[in-house]
Amino acid sequence: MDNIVTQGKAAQLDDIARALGISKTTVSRAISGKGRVSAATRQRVLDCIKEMNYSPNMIAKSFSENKTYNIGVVLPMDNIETEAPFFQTCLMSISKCCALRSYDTVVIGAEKNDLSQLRRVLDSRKADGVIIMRPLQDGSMETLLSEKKMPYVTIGQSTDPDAVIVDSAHSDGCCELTAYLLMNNKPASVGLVLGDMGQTVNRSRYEGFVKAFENSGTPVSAKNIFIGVKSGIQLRAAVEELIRTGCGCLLCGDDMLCMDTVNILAAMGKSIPRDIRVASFYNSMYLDMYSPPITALKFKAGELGSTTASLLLDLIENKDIPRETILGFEMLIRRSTM
Amino acid sequence: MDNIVTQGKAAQLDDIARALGISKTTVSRAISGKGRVSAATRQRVLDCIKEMNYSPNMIAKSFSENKTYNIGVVLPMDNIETEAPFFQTCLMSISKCCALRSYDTVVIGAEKNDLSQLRRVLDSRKADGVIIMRPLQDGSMETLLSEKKMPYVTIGQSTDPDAVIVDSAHSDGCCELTAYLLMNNKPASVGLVLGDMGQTVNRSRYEGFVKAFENSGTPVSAKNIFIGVKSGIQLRAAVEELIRTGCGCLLCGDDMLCMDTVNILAAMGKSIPRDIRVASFYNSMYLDMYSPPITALKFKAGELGSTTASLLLDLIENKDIPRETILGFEMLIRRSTM
DNA sequence: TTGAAAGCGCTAACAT
DNA sequence: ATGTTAGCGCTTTCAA
Repeated sequence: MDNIVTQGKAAQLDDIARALGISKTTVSRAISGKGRVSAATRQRVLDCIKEMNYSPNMIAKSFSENKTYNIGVVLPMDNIETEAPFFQTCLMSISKCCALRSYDTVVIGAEKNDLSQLRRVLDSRKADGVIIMRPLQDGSMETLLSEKKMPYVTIGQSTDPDAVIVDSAHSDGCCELTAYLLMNNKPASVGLVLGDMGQTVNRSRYEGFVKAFENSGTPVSAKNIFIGVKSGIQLRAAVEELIRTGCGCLLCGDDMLCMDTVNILAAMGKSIPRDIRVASFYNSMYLDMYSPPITALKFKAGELGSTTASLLLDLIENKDIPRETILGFEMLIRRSTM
Repeated sequence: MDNIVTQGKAAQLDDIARALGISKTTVSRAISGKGRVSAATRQRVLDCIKEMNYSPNMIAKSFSENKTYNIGVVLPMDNIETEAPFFQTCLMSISKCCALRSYDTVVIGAEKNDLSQLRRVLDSRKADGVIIMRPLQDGSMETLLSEKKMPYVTIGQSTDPDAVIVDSAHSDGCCELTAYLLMNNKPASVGLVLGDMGQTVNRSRYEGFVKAFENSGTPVSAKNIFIGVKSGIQLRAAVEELIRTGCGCLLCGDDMLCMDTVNILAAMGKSIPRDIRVASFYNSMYLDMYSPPITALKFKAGELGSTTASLLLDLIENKDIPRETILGFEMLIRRSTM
């Protein structure tokens, strides 16, 4: 079957049709399974495709169907360091999931409020749908996407009430982790340090923390909670104040804060877990590698990615999908709280 | 200019032509700058495009030119944790650089030896060129790309002697860092721990280490060098042996080994830098956050990405490019070696 | 300097 | 069940 036609350049639909003495249409139908084709013809086509090593020209297909078979993924470019492993794992499972359904994944970088890459992709119509890995707080990405009628799914909460979202159970997770800490410590000694409260994750975590106290029937004391804390001087002040007022167990809002906290405690001559216990939320492996390893809540980056991707593809293909999907978490209890 | 034609759906070449009473061809030429068009016409077209908010349908353009305006980036999916920040920074600057030249960046995941995603992209012809972020040792990616005549550039050394590569000066960097260590320590007390010698980076670093000794006129002792070391028991044995034979300054092959080493030293009751000095190669910010911060060699992920991307685009556009580009490094001297 | 028309490789409506 | 044909929106000969 390696005839003169197929030599040199890639076979195309026409070549298959000619080799089999049938029409392009039939071949197309046999491949897509859309129209009716006799089983025999279908098999002949499939065999021929294999022999001639045919693979469709996706650009032509795209053009004809007015579909790109690409999805865009908006990747935040700030805060890269701590969150990179999370985002990358997520990205990889998105691309894997898309590949399985014959879609490709194009990267859309987003620095701060710079949406130019997103605009470019929308203007050039090079994606059939978009995943927002961390929506901006002003909802500007969603607005842009809605205007262009581009299907999208966000990872994490969105300001757009109609957005399809996939998120981790931040509040429940934090509640459960806090409950564990309350069981093993004097409730009045359990403290919390959180970053920017503009971010929904932090508000959810706060909520979970408070709820765990409520559930346990002990009052939560304002003096044990520091919110809006940035790493550095602010954090040091917070940690010192907490220690001064008898904090014996500290929950940190993210692994960045946690690493700094650990250093601050070391500088103060405090030993973990002997003098103070520490727990955190998990983005990376670095909490594992500390000595002692740090108790943490781990969210499932891979699952988050594949779930989001398949929802978006379903949305693109007009299937019915849930507006909100909440995924679970794992609690990793380690020596820092024992 | 917001006439009946442009309402609802995106303007296309035809609309511009009709609005201006000229032909599609002329409009196309005015945009691309390829044929000759009078300056006046050209300006009219450009103005009209702005007013009508026209942006070309890239799929149609692709189809017609038989070009995708995509480049593929092969992203390793193993060893993700430590290298993620590096790869992600690199990926972001690739995508930024490509966007500036109207190309998009598609992700090609590569787990271990699984090249299926790469094959998919090649078969469907959805990229005009490929960047390999870390070539496999068997050169299989390069083979595949060469067979399909797909232009590519590798980050790091390739087994293919014809490959266009961009790399960091690992050997020189290691040599310089070692030289610094030799100046501030008894040469006989400077040790090295390296990972898998199958990886070219590690061979280059080894080379640089030895060269620094040669340059300083002191012999390098085999007992101070441990190669092919995996984290865990092997590393512990190596570190213990080094300490036993009087090592006072230890250079670690990557930040993973370094973090483990730091923990092992802590468990042995050794204090850094009082009892032993430690330096490493840099992939992440975690070495900065240690107390004490660790002296390290930092490679320029962003620059590596943008350089590679613009080389690949030049290659695609048939410009002449150097076969090998070596980028520099930064030495970050911190308290761990003071 | 400009225009008319062919063609890129598929899909799908319509005809048989 | 299969074939014919028109189009998708650009670029690019070729002609004027």
